[in-house]
Order: sequence, then C-alpha cells, then structure tokens
Amino acid sequence: MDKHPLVLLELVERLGNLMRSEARRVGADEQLGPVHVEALVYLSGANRYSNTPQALGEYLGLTKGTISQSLLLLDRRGLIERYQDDIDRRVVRLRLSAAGEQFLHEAQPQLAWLHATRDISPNRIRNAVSALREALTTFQADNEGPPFGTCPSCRHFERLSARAYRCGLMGDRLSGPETRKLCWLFEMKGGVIDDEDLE
Amino acid sequence: MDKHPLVLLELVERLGNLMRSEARRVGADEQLGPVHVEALVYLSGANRYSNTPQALGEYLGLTKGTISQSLLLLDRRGLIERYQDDIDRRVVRLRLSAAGEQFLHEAQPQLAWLHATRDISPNRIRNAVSALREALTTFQADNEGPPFGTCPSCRHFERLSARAYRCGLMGDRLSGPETRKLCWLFEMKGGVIDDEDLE
DNA sequence: TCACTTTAGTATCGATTCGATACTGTATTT
DNA sequence: AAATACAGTATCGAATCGATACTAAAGTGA
Repeated sequence: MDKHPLVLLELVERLGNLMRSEARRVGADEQLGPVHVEALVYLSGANRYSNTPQALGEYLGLTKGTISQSLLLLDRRGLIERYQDDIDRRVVRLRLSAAGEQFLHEAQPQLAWLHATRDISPNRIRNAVSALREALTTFQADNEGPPFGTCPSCRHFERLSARAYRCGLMGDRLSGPETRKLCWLFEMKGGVIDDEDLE
Repeated sequence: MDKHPLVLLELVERLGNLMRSEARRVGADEQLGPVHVEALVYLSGANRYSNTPQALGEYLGLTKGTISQSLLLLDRRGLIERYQDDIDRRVVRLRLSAAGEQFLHEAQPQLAWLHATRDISPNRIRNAVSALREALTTFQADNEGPPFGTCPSCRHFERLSARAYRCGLMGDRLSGPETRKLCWLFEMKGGVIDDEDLE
C-alpha cells in the first residue's frame, strides 16, 4: 500500500497543531484561547451569508452551545459585535468590531505561516493547495458537512458583466471583493478545479 | 502580494480541525478526547528515542503538565504502559498496550482521511507532502522546536550495509522498520528533500 | 565528596473548553 | 391556529489546559 497519504495526513495534523499553538500564543496576551483567535480570523474572511454562529460552528467543528459561549466572551471583550438579522430574526449576525480588527492587525496570527512558506515556490504552493482542496472536498462530501469555499469555483456563481457578479442561490449581487470571501453555501461546480480563478 | 500561501494555511487549518473532530468522534465511544487519540497514534509511530512524555508534548504542542494528565488517563484505561528508562531513571518510556493497539486497529482514526484522498494521484500527494514538509521544517527552524522526522532524510542516519543501519547521534544499530518511525532527534540532512527515500 | 544546577516527570489548582440537555423565541408547514 | 422545525442561549458537569510548585535523578564543578 502506498503510505504517502498517511505521511500527508501526519503533516497536516502536525502543522494544524502548530498553528493551533501559534493561535494560543498570539491570543495569550489578551487572555484568548486558540478557538477565539480562530473565530476572529474566520469572521474577518466570512461573507455575508456566513457570519453566523452556526456557520462558525460548522467551520470549527464545534457544537452551537460551545460556539455560543465563545462568542459571549468575544462580545464581552468588545472584539465582535452581534446583531439580529433583519429578515430572519432568529439568526444572529457577527462582525468584527474596530477592536477586533485592531487585534488581528497587531497579533498577525498568520505571520508565522507566511514566514514558514516564504521559500516555497508559488507553483509548489498551488499544487499543494489543489491537492488539499480535493481532499477537503471529498472529505466533506463523505461527511455531508458544508464545504466552505469562495465564489470563483462555486456552482451558484454568476458573472453578470466584467465587474458585476451575482449569487444564483441567494439572488444577491456581489461586489468583487465579496466574491473572494468565505461562504458556507459554497458548492463545487463541475469540472476541474481551476486555481487561476483565485488570482 | 500572492495570497496562495494564505489559502494553503486556511486549508491546513481547516483539515486540521476536521481531523481533530474526527479524532473526537472515534474516541467518543471510549470516552477519549481528541488529544488522547492523537497521543495513541503518535505512540504507534514513534521510535525508541521518541516514546516519552516530553517528545509527545513537543509533538502536540502541549505542556508537560497537560501531557502528564492525559497519559495518566490513558494508563488508567489500560491503553498504554509506562515504564522507567534503564539508563536515565528520570525518563518514562511509553508503549501502546495490547488494548491500545486493539483500539487503534478498530477505531481506524485515519480511515476517513485515506478515503478522502483516494482520488488524488500519488504524484500530487507527493508534491503536497514535499511543500508541507518544507513549510514544517522552516517553521520549526524559526521556532526552534524539534523537527520530528524519519531516518532516511536525517543527518545522523548511517547505512552500514544493504540492510543494516545506525543512528550516528545515539550510536545504536537500527532495524529496517525502525528507520521509518518518527524521531524527535531528527535533523534534516543538507541538500534537497528526496521523497524517494520514503518508499 | 558535596553543594549547585539542570532535567523529566508528577501533583494540584483554577480558568477555560466542550458536549448534552433543556429552554426561548422566531419561522415554516399543515 | 397548531404543530413542527430551526437559530441561538442557559446551565451543568466533565475534561482540557497552563501555571506553579514539587520530587527525584543526572550532571557539574569546586
């Protein structure tokens, strides 16, 4: 049997652990746990459909009760703001507060990673991204979890004109930058994964 | 700025979270947390120099106090055995008990991953491994953590004859299978990373 | 040989995480 | 209007985790 997949698994787990430690480290000053930092990072990159406790819970693989508590803490610290959704008043929307933005800006949770990958050629990174993305997609298909992706490779994405986009599922028009944010309604479109879409 | 590294980071973190959830899931039956499962997996692949609480702590990024507790639990459950090192009687050696082996055999914590990567060509996997390995090495060099690797790409590895090996650092002769286990004394040898060495 | 230091691991404490369960309030369905 | 489904909160208890203090074995050096 080929054992390279297991080697890859080991690397992913190990790097995951290290990133978790890194999150612990950068959050220590503010008395935050790794989950809190990860939640802030998530919120900084989530689009308008995905800035809810539920989506965050799916993303982090935690139950809604747990998430609720973490959000309570982040709220008390003034790092996020919570507000009711206008249309469905059961849902709570989340956004980073100015202090939250500030924290991410100063703590730079991703800096260590950027440093660690500085010598890897763009091509090798793209190949790795492609492989891991496929693993993620397959895994989530197997486990029927929401996939989390960005518009360019999403089935519902529609390009109205050169710079006008639209989500075919929700019907909203989307700004250019918004099409690059993370969405939990994402569904992989058929055909090959085209990393060029991410430029 | 190229943002592919950040995309790769997101994938690694996300897959890491999913694997963590997976570990939580497979351990639930036995009332084990994700850390416990990860510790058992680690012990199943650690070589003779690396089967200690300290090495495990480095690997998981946890403090020795935390590790000590987790090991206490695993010991109470009869999943591992602890014994004193003959030479340095401060150090505790760890090994999976029969029950521990049995648990891993039945729970198959890595099965979901193997399934998720089944359609990825060996070549793409090897490329991803190579890129992530470099990220890991650089990261650990930056943060002076022990690197964790296997003999074939280690500076201290010596091949005495066709099937006889030796660790130049510790001076022990090593069996073939042992050279493929994880070692926390690992130091990357100069030159390119050669994935062929992993066959 | 005898202090001094370092090192591997344990013990204990308190803060935090986490899941389970029960609950509130809103939307949807019939 | 009643029943059901759903998003989120509250609360509880078990477990994780780091910090600190501790034990015991090695190493160090006069």
